[in-house]
Amino acid sequence: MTRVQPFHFRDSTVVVIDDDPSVRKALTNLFSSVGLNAHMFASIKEFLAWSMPDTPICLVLDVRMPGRNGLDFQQEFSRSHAEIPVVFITAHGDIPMSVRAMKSGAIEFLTKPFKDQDLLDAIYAGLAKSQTRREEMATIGDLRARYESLSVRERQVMDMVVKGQLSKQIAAKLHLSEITVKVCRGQIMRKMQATSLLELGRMSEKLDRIAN
Amino acid sequence: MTRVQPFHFRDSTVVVIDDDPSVRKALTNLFSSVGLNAHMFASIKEFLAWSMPDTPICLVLDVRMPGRNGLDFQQEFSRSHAEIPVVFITAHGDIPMSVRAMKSGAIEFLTKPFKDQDLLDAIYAGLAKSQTRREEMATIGDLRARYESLSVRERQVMDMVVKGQLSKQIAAKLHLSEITVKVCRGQIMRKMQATSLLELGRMSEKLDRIAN
DNA sequence: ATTACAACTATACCCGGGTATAGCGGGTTA
DNA sequence: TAACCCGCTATACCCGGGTATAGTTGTAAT
Repeated sequence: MTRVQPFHFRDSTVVVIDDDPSVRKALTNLFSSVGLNAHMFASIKEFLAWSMPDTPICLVLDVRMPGRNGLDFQQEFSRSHAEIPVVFITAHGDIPMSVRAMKSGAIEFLTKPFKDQDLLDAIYAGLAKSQTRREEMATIGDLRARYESLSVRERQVMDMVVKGQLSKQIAAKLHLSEITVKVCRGQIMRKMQATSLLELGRMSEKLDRIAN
Repeated sequence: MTRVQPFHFRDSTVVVIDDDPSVRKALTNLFSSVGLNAHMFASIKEFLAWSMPDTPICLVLDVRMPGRNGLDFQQEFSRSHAEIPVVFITAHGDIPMSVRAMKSGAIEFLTKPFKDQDLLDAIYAGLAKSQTRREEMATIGDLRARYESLSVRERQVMDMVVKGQLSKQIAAKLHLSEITVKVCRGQIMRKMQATSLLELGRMSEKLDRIAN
């Protein structure tokens, strides 16, 4: 197991939400010592009032926090916003808690006291995941934008095309002439910026996979 | 959250590996009461000597076992054999243990004493996953067999075709005439039982996804 | 009412995929 | 040696995707 070095995470952000000031202080020191950009919050409320930067990001959450449960927060948050990798830290955790956290996609679940390096490793993994996710989201965003630039008719035709239907068949089902469908297909290829049917197929798959 | 009913799992197998006879007895009763097919083993060794039936299957493992650690066993086993869903149960577990188990893909990690229904829910989830996996493996197996029925040349060409290359380009790179490539492509479509280029593309993606 | 635009259509044409037929050369088997 | 299979090739042909040009509708904006 090779350890990811912090160098790759220049433009990343670590967010800590913990009500214990001493923890925040200690983590501030730890992160600055390895050159990680970090932001500290004492409560979820504070964090929500903050506008996240447009970088890879990883959350470090205390499970037990004033007002709100860290686990509940993670689940709500990952539904409303883009899923952000979470590393849990806690002094008073139990097994069901950790299992629930891991089930809902947490990167790691550490009990205090933990080794600094364990936390860093988890954060590096989280940031890497966030980065990958951001890249995927960017390409999917492009694709979706292109797909939405299609007219209703074009979308209909595209959906049938990627199912392998021939222009003739599509024309029959939509009560159009074959030539109309062909023109439409050309328009689709242009708008989607696809150079071949295969590429269009892959685009459609990507769009479906996330929409699901 | 709706509970999956055991009816769907007529042709399934639950495997319990636990060195405590009283646990095995209790679980035997539980499973028979809900109509689940179950096999009990006192050790990993015993289990390995057994030939698994060709059905969906879910393992119930005690983490701490004589001789071998349940976690290590899970990781080794999932590498060597097809991944089989695992539900851990333990009396003396800790958080790092549970986190490690969940990270390596366990369905659930329960601490004794647990509610019968919780175990059953986890098992149903595991069996469902196993079933899905079996179906996927079956179709991939077909695909792979077809792919392996291709000649070396045909595989070369197919790999280039699904990358979107034209017959002309393929011919140039392989120092063949265009017509040869076309004939080859036809042969590929027949052997792979693909009716369109799109279908061939999807097949290739499926093959790649598992091979990775 | 005129203009403008969008969707649809027809004709004609080009290009690439795919097949059928047939021929060629090399290696294997009887 | 003869028969045979296999991979490669050539010719000719068919079909479907894709474009260009041009013309038809209907509809919405001025």
